Amino acid sequence: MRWEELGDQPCSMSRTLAVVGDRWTLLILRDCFLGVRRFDAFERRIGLTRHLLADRLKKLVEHEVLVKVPYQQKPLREEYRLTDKGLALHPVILSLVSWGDTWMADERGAPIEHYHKGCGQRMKPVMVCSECAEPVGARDIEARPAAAFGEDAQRLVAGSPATD
Amino acid sequence: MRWEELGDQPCSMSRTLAVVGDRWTLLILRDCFLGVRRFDAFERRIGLTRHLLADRLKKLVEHEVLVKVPYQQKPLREEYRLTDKGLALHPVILSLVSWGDTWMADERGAPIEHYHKGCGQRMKPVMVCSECAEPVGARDIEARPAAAFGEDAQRLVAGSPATD
DNA sequence: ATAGTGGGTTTCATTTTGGAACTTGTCAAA
DNA sequence: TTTGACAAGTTCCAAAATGAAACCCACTAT
Repeated sequence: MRWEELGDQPCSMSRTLAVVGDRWTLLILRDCFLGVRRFDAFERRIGLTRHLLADRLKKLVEHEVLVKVPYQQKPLREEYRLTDKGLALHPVILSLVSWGDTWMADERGAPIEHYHKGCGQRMKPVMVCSECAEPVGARDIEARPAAAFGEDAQRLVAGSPATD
Repeated sequence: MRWEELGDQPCSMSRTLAVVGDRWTLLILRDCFLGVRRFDAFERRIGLTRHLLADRLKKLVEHEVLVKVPYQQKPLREEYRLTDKGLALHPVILSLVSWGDTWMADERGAPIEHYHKGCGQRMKPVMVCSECAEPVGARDIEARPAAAFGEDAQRLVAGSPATD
């Protein structure tokens, strides 16, 4: 399978990665969440080539994760902003950063500290169940194929109990 | 900047992506969480070439996200299992799948349904604050540079208020 | 008239990828 | 006894993606 066919798979993970799974794309989105909006700011902060930056931004706009908004006329200049679809990626960014803070940090600890505006405290993100609000770990979830996908879906979860 | 230098950055996101940000790697991990453990099973399910699969698995083992465990002698055969470090990536996988379920699904909805073993109900993952247990959205978090990183860290969060 | 800024595009060498065939050790069937 | 299958790779090569640098265009400021 070629990487570009990924979006056609009957798998939410594949479809998500078809949008944000390219090299650099998640770093661009991290910067979007930190308030970066302009082409040259992305370039300086991330250090990728203008070539690739232009390509990645175009794809993110095509997928409606970002929108181009004019911030001046004459000459026309546009900046990139997160759409609702893009803002919904926040848990993805947060969980990636949190894993890095825990497992990849050096002796200085996390480079960026996150404070919850609601309670004012320094926080870590925790995943909980939408129904009972208990924290969920890898062993607490059972994956079942959706009936609407027929045979296809059976294959999707084929495997042993999972995380023994 | 070249992609391979990413792991040296003082940024948890960069360091995380240096481990799991390669094409295919997150798909391999998705399958690990579904219970897939063997080389040929990954190959059949994901459809990537043996060449790349071998490379990606090797890197995941080097980063201690997976371990090779023998499941038979004569001839020696080993399977790949998630370590604690690997299991800790569960929120990443879950948030990617959840975003795909919400924003990339077709009329049939999510291909895989997640049930919480604790309460028995079909669930979606929700991110909450570790301190006050309230759900956190993109606008609820303030990023502050850690003092230990000095000047470097100021640059990390440079930008406007973020998600207006 | 010259230089600078913002947001790109073009060109071309270097890497990465995708596809297919080949390898190694072992067992089982014809 | 040769043949085939299985599991887990490795090797080879062509095609595609990436990285570095230069170029372009519409303005503004000096």
